[in-house]
Amino acid sequence: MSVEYNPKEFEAKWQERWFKDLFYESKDFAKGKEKYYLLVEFPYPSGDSMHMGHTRNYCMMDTVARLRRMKDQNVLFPIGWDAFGLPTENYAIKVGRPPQEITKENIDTFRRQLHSLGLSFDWSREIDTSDPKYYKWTQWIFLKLLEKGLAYKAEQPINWCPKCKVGCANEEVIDGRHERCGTLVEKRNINQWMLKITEYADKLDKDLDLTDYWESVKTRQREWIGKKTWYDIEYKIEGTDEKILVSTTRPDTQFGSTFVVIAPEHEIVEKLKKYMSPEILEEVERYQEESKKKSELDRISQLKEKSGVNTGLFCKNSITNKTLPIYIADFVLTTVGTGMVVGVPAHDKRDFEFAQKYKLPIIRVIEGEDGNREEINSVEKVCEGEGTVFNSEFLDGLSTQDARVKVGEYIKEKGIGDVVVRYHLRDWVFSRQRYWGEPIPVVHCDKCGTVPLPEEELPLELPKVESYEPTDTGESPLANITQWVNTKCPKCGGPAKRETDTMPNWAGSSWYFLRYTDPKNSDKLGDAKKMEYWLPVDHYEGGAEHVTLHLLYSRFWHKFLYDIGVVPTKEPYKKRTIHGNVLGEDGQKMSKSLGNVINPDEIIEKYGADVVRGYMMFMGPYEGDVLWSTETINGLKRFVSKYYGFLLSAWERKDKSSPKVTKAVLKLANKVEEGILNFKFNTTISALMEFYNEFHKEIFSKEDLEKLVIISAPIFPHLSEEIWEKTGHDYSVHMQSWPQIDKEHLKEEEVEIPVQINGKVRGRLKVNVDISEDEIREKVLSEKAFSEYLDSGNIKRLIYVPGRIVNIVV
RNA sequence: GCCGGGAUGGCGGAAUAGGCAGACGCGCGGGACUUAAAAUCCCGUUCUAGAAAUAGAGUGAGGGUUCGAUUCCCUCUCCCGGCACCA
Repeated sequence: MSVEYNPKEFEAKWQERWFKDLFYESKDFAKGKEKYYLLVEFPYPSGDSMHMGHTRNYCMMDTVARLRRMKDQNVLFPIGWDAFGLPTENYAIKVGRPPQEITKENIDTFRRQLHSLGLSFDWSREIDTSDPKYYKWTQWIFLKLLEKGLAYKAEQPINWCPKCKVGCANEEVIDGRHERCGTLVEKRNINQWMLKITEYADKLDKDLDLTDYWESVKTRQREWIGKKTWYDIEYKIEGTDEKILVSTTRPDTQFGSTFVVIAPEHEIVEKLKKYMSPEILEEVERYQEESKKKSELDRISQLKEKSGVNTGLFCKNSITNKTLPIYIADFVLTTVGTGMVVGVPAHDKRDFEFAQKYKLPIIRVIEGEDGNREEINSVEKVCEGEGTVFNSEFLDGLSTQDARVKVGEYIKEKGIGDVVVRYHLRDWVFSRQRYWGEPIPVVHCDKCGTVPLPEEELPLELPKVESYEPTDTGESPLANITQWVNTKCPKCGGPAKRETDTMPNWAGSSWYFLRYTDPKNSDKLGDAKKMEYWLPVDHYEGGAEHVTLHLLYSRFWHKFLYDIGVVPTKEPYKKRTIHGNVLGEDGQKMSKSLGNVINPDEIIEKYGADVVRGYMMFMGPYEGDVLWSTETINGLKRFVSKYYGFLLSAWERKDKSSPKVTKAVLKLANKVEEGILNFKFNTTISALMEFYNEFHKEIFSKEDLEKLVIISAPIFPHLSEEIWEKTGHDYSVHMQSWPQIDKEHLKEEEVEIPVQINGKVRGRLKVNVDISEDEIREKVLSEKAFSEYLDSGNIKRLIYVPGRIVNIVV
């Protein structure tokens, strides 16, 4: 019998029914079930449609959620909208419509699209970061941070477009120019709200040990935090009373130092200017202006030629007593160390390039391999590794590690420096001069200074404005709404002005996983018992682009909330994995300009949700980037149609299964279960195909067929539900339990193993799995097929790997 | 540049506590069905030589460890992502 597979007939029907029944609503405190919190990164509802990337990640994770429910876990699989942000605001400016409206439309589109894939999200917990009921608590967290001294204001450089009179995001600066108007962008210091994430640097580093993140994720977090031991050493500037505090992580190389470099924007440069000759002063100031225009990336890149200015000043290395020239160069950043570094060209590639350009001496003080003390005269020879120190007076003969300790002791003893732990991590710039974000809930009072809004006044809602363009002064559009800005000081009742900066997009996404546990609570960020029950997130699935910043920011907020007793766990996420991206058919990122974008709506319409889901899983490994292929999805369509027809026709001719068939069904269940739980989605689909290829003509029992439908349910939820109903079962297949699998039962008694002679496969033997090495030796030797290869020599060695392979060395 | 990831047939990929390289799918070639096409089904499909049996080569490049390396170690090349105001 052939059965037409027509998903249009039933997919929408089941989606509606599942939604109406709130089928996937997770119950807090479900008795007798283990909880499992599966979190996917919530989407930014931008532009016109969800991406293929969202489609793939959510389809894969939905399969996990469905399987875990069938394995009797109480699964929390929520979704929401990361709704504030720059792209929507820019679009609002362009079309002259309120971002609120645009966002609402985008969310409606995304919701419909997610729905049309049959994803089993718990829609009763949907959240939206731009909803005042949500951002009330984002603002509340900010007030708590302020109260605990973790929010402060500081001068920070921003990208400034002098033509548009607006601060711009890095994203909007292309080749140093503002993408909208093409004007060269400058650095400009403005007073910004900052969050003291550095206070948590050590905890953020150490507590990674409490998690099961993928190792690559942990490494990236650690590298970003960048805990390092620095040695700060005071050098006197010759002919003056000034001192500079240089810093290095390699004090073992001090005797190889030949110059000192200061970052051009360093405040000490202003102090030193009075000692410079007029010609040099002019050059220094020109250089300072130039480097303002460069991006940080350009400054530190080794690809670009080093530049710098000789100040004509000298200092004395207080360890070696040697006189060193002082340069100003922008490959040094104020944010690294003390912003003043010692140049050791023999043992640092960047220092080497700089020394070559300015003809500075190069002195080797660390031996290479086998005591190599050869002169360093090319970049390739620069020796950045560890070794034995020489030509270094009191450090001679020490290992570089020991030498560092010794210098540390020396500078402390002599009172000329200190050993300091520093982090690459910098404090979080929390202000945006933008409209579409959470207003920062403080007022500025002439008498009382900066005053936080009282908690009762939250949420501080974003007022409606006429224009979303920043003001002429570069302040946020909010600054133009005088009736909103002018307010009373909560402390003294006098006139005060509201803060007009808003929060960055990162704010709302730093705690959304907490809100899912209790999304409608209006008295608290979340109920303590509910958070206790659901936290931590068991598995947080997301992209590589969020593994540094977002992950750090949300861990920081979580740790802070833990410290003030709001949340029950030290860490928010137990496990973090990284998915790959969906690229276009041409291997490029999907983008409008390349015309390689595939719209999920169109393919769902054309193939149906189950085919799309199957294809999303089959395209390639979870963690790898995958290429869209219209040809391959046709293959999936072919398979799903065949598979659907097979299940229905097998039901019509059901009878007794052979033991082989029954075993195969259980083996498949086991394979699918392990595949899904270990994110091997592509081979899980292969397993279904292999099963079909081998068994679709067999006779199955009623019980075995029911199992097959149940096994298919997490992967193809619609067609499984349809078949379940068509074969006379009660709603719903998704409420059935996953088959019990006794792994002992799945073992094969006989295996076919390859026989290698000198590493080449020369044949195969069918043997009992428990065969001993002696027995197999006898078997191989008695087999004629192998004798021609064995005649020529004596058997030197026979290796038998039980159940896998025999290798004979002759 | 720094940090993270990656490279396997014509294509997407499979196989790593070191054990048959190329599962599964696409594409392609051949055949069946059809007046014909589409759809469907069957057979073949890493490369080289050979009618075939078979032989040799082969997992980005080079080296090493091992009875045995896609898997482990060293050196290198290229590609993707992140680099703090895109999210």
